[in-house]
Amino acid sequence: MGITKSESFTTEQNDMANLFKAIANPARVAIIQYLLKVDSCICGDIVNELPLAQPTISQHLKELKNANIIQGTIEGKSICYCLNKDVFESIGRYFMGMYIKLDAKCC
Amino acid sequence: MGITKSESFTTEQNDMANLFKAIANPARVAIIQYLLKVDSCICGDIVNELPLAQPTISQHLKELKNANIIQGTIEGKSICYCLNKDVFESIGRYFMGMYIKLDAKCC
DNA sequence: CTTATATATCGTAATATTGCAATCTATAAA
DNA sequence: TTTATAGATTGCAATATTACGATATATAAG
Repeated sequence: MGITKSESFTTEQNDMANLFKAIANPARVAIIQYLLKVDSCICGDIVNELPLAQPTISQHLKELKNANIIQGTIEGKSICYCLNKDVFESIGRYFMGMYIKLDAKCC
Repeated sequence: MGITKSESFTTEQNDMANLFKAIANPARVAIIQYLLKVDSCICGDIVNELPLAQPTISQHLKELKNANIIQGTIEGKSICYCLNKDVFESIGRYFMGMYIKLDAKCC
């Protein structure tokens, strides 16, 4: 993104931003939706499903894994990927908490 | 972000990605947190609160407004900003829905 | 050991994001 | 009308993201 002044913000604020950054891409949204549908699959399945090359998918999976959104388990010569249930609960609660805290009326 | 192949994905997938993109920045997370704390404020308050210049804050507010995350109301010569309660409920429900749909066990 | 299969990594070109100085616009006050 | 105040817009430099070909790594099969 260019010169983001990360050092000017708290660790929590940067962590939140990085977590959302992992979801803020249509290819990664598509991967998440696909994993939600099939429960688990190998990298090659996603390469066949999405219109992106294998190295691109692999890179997206890496970013999702770094953000702890998915996890991968080695199974023979392929890797089985699936969504990490806990993260979705955390994010969901975070937003529902904000919703509850907010007043209905505004300026 | 570079050559994102937006046209290869559905409108829904692109919309989701764009919504998260609006939150995927520490300055915008900080603005949201500040608005959550003070309920509503004018642009100048945020400029005083965060270590960023006025044009930068103004641009971030614009992006949050485009994503429908905040709304601004003209009040005399200043503009009163506040969070849009509905969006947070939508996002919250989206993630809680995924959480509920997911199996506890994984690969 | 050799070959095939599955995925990760490297290097790089194209493009998007971020931040800010300078400037413009609009409203309020004098 | 002039001046001050609050924000938005413009233009640009610095940096981050995205995609992919080429290549590397690792495991399974033969």
